[in-house]
Amino acid sequence: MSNTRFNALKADAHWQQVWDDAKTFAARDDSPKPKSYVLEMFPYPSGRIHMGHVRNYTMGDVLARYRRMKGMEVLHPMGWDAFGMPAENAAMEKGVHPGGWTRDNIATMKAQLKRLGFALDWTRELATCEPDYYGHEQALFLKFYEHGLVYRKESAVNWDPVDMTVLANEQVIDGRGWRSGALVEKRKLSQWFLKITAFADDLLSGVKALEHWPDKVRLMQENWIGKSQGLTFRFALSASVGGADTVEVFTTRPDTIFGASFVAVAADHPIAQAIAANSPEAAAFIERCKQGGTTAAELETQEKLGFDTGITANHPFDPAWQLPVYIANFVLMDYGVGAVYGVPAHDQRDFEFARKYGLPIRRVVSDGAKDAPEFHEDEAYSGPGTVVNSHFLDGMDIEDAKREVIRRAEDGGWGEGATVYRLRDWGVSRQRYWGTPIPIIHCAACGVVPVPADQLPVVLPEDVSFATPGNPLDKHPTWKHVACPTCGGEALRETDTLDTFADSSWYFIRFASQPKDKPFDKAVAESWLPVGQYIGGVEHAILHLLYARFWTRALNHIGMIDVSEPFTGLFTQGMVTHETYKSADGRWLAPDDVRDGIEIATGAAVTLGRVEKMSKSKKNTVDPTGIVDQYGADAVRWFMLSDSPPERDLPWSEAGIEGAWRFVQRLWRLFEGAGAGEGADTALDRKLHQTIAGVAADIEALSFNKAVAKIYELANAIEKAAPSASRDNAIRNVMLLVAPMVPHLAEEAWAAAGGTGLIADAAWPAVDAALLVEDEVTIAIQVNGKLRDTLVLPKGQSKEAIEAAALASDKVIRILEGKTPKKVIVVPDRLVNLVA
RNA sequence: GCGGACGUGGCGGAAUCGGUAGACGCUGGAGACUUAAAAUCUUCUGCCAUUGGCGUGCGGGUUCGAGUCCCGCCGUCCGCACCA
Repeated sequence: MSNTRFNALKADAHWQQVWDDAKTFAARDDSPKPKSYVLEMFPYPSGRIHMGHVRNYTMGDVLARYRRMKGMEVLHPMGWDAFGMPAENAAMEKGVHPGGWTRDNIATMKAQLKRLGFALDWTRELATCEPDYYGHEQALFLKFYEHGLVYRKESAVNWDPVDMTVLANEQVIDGRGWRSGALVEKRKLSQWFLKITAFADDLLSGVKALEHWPDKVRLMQENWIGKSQGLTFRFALSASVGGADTVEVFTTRPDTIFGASFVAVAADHPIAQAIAANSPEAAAFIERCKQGGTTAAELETQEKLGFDTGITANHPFDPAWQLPVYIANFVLMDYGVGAVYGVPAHDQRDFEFARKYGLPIRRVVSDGAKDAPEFHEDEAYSGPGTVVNSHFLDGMDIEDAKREVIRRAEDGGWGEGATVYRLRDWGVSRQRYWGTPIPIIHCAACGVVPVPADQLPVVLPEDVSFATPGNPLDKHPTWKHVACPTCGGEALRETDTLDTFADSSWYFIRFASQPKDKPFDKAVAESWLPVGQYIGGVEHAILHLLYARFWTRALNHIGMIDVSEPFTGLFTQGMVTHETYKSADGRWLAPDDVRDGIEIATGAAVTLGRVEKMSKSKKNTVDPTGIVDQYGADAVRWFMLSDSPPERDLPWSEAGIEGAWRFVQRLWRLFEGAGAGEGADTALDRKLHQTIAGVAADIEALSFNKAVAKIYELANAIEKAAPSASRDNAIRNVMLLVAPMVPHLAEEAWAAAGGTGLIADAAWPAVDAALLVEDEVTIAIQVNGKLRDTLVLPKGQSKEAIEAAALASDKVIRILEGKTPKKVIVVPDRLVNLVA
């Protein structure tokens, strides 16, 4: 071979064409090989891919290619999460059609992804905005409806006044819309809900068992589901309010029932509403509660406020004991039953409330030191202890007391043990055009009528106008007018569309099996699922993953698939970050505008800001396509895998990509340097086999940065080694080791070296276990725990021999000054510690 | 406030079981090659210093031995948030 430079642009295009033509990465359903499903979260077609996509898909690609080399049939598909608001925003701002905008973006981004040489099965590409996807989703929605997992209710919803749509609770962050950032209002609308709460307990126990998920994500899911166990019971009221003689409350601390000082209901509780109907003061108070801010800072400082209704509640264990009933601003209607009883000594909010309104504060749990009923501490005590001042509960541990109170409530028929979840049912109705139409028809005579299966898909009309705010489907002249499938009379289509999280809740099943006539084939889908390794951003740790887990369970529940957890392995990768730059007058500057700390346009010095996630607002983005054109796909891929552990942030740098490019060239020179060497080099053989085993383990653990470091070490060792047959063999094996990471270079080298077929189809090199073990070891010699010398000895020496060798060391002799060590610790093949 | 993660050279990081801290890369220095530059190659690069000493956020502890284990702080980041 001659000494040439690796022409990345030429090689990239050539091998991408070869893989495409041969359909190298098309997954075969009928393959006899063990199957493996590797999936990265599919992108929203926003316009162009960004570095985050490149990092995400490179990681999955390395794993997919590695598993193919290990002899597995790998499903590694790609598609488009193509419905959503940005398309409508583009329509409104630029006057383009959401469909055209989306499909153009898909074409652009697909070309960008192809340019990176990902081992994707493009034959299974799907876009959620096409009827051949969302039509099947409509069919699934109707199946859920048939099985009672979908219901409609009039409910107060979170209305985003900017996006003019309803948001799920999960999409409201600190009282603001998750996309628009606008303050969310409450509105009453008829909405479709999916019964995710029916699976709350199952989703919770399931997540605990997902051992290949990050602990962090498991915990986030657990907290989101938020299971609490306690007691619901009814207080008898001194007067009937709105037809009710009792008020129901929920507590997780029934053990503190004798410490109760008051009862409090939420501002929108029916009792509060009934009182407000006759009391302007109460109505004014409720209005005031609603105005309270919901941001973190505001909640932190907000005063506990109450309105004394004048009504009292009877303590269940003492008919003579009357507790005042308040309307309180800190009680939430949508958690538990919207009413509580307050125990000021043992709950901080109740404590603050009691102080403000001069209510009794009575100790009923002893922390071991104090047990008098008088409570003079500065904050509530909510820790463990023994129940005191509580009649029949006295002396019990709080856990026993909880059980005792629940038992007595159930026996007395005035309460029952209860489990309450923070999780709410999933409201899926959106007043939006660019989404999956909800396949329902409303008939004045027949009511709610599902669209018959033979009329699916309900296709979105193309001719819509975005001239005025609101849902274009609602304003379309003809689309919603339809004959009732049951009675044939005039009826109206549902004009709401599904939350786009529905689209991403089952796409991984459709990837596995995509028949024309149904959402998926059960047997084929089951042959691929669950996804063994799912990779994506931590921003989807709660919503998307929870909804997909629910959707899969729902399908399981109705017998459509025998899988309940869709993703057995999950990995959340870090972000790609970049330095930020600000000009002297405070403008953000793009990396291209800056050279050597100087703004190119003005010649003025720039301020170096923090390293942050690439974002348009900070102008610190680097477009992948330009970089790929400059350095080739392999250099970009190699940089994405180098240095930073994949779960942490990766700081993009010019120096970093150049280093990666240099290594790609260095590998090429290394590959060219293979010759007709003769003889064995056992040390190099060992290094090679250790590297093969180490890189394999690292890739399996997704520790790409470690795999990269090991490959550097091996390359260093080969370059230093004298020519030998071992060296030539090592070089050939390096091609295989780097093939998942820099596949174009590997194919080029493989072909030049006369390799058989494609390296993409080659087998991962076998490891000779005998060569993993060194025959010599370096032993550390410590005196009093400090390193003083090292010795190279044959592996497996006896303790006595190692000790003797250590004591013979010149340095040791000098430090010991003739004294005999009091104690000698020998760790075979590792170290000797002489304690003087 | 609650929960969690993290803290190692100028930088990204490695150290898988408590056993040689700083692998590997980046940056930087010196040299070779070149008319010159780039590329490439060689070599050095934790800190202080003269033998030697000090070093994994800080302070303690356990141990022959601690980046790793325990206790107490400090800092950074993330999630949730009046959840009864």
